[in-house]
Amino acid sequence: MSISKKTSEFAIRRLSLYLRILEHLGRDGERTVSSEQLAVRSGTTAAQVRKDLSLFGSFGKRGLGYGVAELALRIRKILGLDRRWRVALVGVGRIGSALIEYGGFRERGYDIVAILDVDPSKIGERWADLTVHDICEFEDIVRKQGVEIVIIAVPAEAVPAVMDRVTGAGVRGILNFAPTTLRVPESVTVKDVNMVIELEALSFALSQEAGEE
Amino acid sequence: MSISKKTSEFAIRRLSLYLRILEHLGRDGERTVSSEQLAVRSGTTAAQVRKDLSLFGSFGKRGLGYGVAELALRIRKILGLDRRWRVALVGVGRIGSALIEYGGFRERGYDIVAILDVDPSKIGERWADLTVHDICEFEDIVRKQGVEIVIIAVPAEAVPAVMDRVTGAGVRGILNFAPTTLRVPESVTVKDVNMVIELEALSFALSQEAGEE
DNA sequence: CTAATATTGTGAAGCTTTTCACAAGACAGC
DNA sequence: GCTGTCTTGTGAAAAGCTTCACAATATTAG
Repeated sequence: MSISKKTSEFAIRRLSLYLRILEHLGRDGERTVSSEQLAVRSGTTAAQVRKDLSLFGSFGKRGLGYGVAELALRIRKILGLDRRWRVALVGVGRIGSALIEYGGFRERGYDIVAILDVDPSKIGERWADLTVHDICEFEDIVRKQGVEIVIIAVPAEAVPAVMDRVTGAGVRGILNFAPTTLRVPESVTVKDVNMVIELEALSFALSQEAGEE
Repeated sequence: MSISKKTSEFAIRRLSLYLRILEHLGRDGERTVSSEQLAVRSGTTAAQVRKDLSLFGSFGKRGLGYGVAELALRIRKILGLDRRWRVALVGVGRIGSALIEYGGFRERGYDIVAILDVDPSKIGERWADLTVHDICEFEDIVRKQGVEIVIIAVPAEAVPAVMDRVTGAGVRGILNFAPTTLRVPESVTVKDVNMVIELEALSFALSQEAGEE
């Protein structure tokens, strides 16, 4: 019955891409856009764009295309961006602190409401308008602040300990920057951001080219 | 004739994951590992692991499993990690500077040999043992330093200008942190690291769960 | 009102990736 | 050696994703 039965992860990722393109077109004053234009800008095909969108309904007008503002609104709703999300960040190292200072989260609907670390020397530090809390306070903070998503930005060796707390506290969504595959209960959704994998896929591709003529 | 005809991007990414697991097992003193163990640790299935590895040859012993050290070596070779790669980083903002200070690149075979920016106020700054160069010197630096991979960590609006230089200089591999789909000639390989897409896929998943019972 | 043009929405075909299932081989114990 | 157990490598089946192709429909021009 659920739409997710028919919906692939691939389609969702493309939707996120289309949304960014639509926002850009909107700022440029465009009123409508065709599947072909979206395809060129997102590096896919017009048929793919139409298929992706049709998974969730008919948003276009035949002969005309899609309304930029309307489609952006629809995609935002599909992706759950018609509300704000409360996020806690664990690990105030190099990546963690770069993420705190990166303003893009708030802009896209994600509010970092708490930051935590294990390292005693970091606890109490201030970053932007937040203070680093001891990971021991995690469950408390999740409950009081209504945290829904946790960003994990700790080194690989710290992952198991952090994960116990995170899944124990009932958080359902994790964005993982640690270079480790997290093992979590089925009720928890994890998305990985892993630049090592991307780099290695890149050097594979470059090596291949070099090897063949 | 080329192996890449049979090889999917998916398999390659998993290979990178297996490699990290093998390195970990190696440090723990394990000598052999079965496809089943690799599967559990990487969140896939034993059949998948075997299929992935068999794309490149027969590395295991029936009844015994795979030699940890040997398999790691083979995968490193497949991924082009049996050599070092020379990398230039463009954009010394929040993400860029976090990447420079992150030691993990060197450790995995990627040497950042130059850093560049457009912003005049940043040029001349020192980061670790490198000095920020003017993007105008890009072609020069690529030639003299033998740069093979470029990491793009500039804001979306700076992307077009930077891309012209990068593709013009004959670089064949790009790791893109900018939240934009790059349009490049066929001869250039791009891998994107995009945390906004991951976050939005996450909030989609969380919204779905909430909506159905 | 009719014709020409543009572009969506979608079933069906085609392609890719994953899973299944089992023969082939490797070792340990007897 | 022979038997039992374990685990790989791999065709074939199943599942999933993308592309094709075209009817449906909206608009504009005459």
